[in-house]
Amino acid sequence: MTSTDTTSPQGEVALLGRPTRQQATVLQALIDREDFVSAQVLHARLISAGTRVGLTTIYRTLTALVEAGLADTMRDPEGERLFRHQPGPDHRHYLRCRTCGRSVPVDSGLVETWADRIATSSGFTQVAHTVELTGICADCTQSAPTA
Amino acid sequence: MTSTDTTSPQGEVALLGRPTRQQATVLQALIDREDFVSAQVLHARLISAGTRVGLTTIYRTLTALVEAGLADTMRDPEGERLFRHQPGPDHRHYLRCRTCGRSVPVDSGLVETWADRIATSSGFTQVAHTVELTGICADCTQSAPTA
DNA sequence: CAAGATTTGGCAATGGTTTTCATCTCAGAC
DNA sequence: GTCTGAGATGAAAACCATTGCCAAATCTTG
Repeated sequence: MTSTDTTSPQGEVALLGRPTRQQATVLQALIDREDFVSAQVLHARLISAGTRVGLTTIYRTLTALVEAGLADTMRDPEGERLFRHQPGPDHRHYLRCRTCGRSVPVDSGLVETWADRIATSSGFTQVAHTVELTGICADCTQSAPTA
Repeated sequence: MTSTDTTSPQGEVALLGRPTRQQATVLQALIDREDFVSAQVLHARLISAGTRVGLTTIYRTLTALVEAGLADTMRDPEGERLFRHQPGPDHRHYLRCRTCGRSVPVDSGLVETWADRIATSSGFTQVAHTVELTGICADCTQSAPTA
């Protein structure tokens, strides 16, 4: 209350061994975003929102989130890493709009099956896959028909 | 006509408008590699092989090769760009060994179909996809069973 | 052989990500 | 409440792949 509100409501997340305000803030920001963001953008957002947090911590936390399975990661065409909160335990794939940047999760059951089959027929083990889909969403297609 | 021919001994490749020794060297090195390489590694290889060529030229040529459809590109987990010669016109997908780095092309017909279907059902247009498969190849699995 | 245009490649600049390390914070002990 | 040590933070520097810049080298044509 009157003291520094360390804001530790209910289920705190201890990503690096100890739950901290910064980690909770980053996770919350990622959840609110509901879409892929770069560490840089997320940092800028938090700063301009008045939250004092270092870029290093953002990177550390995001990396920990990915390792903990709480976030998905992908790379945009320029090689920048993007992160997105992942509610469930199983990994997802997304279709991302090249114009507005929005992304929607897609059903990837077929891909999973396909990947498994490839693994079997090739003799490879521990096969992991990354699928990145990009396109122009309906809205953006209408806005610029003659792209 | 040996005169009108734009200096093409045996099918020279003119990526930037004019066929040059460096461009041919880079392309040949990429073909010989038969697998994904980074620009840096390709450069190191050529240098240690006695070929004098600048890193800048490697990048320029590789980029041109990709644009010309003669090379595939992907990013390794660290975000570095990798290039691989592509004999055919249609694009391929590869399964890459995380241990030895070798990669093999895989049949991706199902993925193509899947991607198209996603595009249709989502309302997105101009959907492009990138698929990256990694695993441990049979040889490496035997070498280190308890990985 | 000279003029003009294109390519090359060393070097500096860019920019995202990681490392370093001194400082700060919190949980538990006293 | 205070002390204390392990762990977390973050500003700045280090990294490193990639790109931009531009003078020198090379090829084409007249």
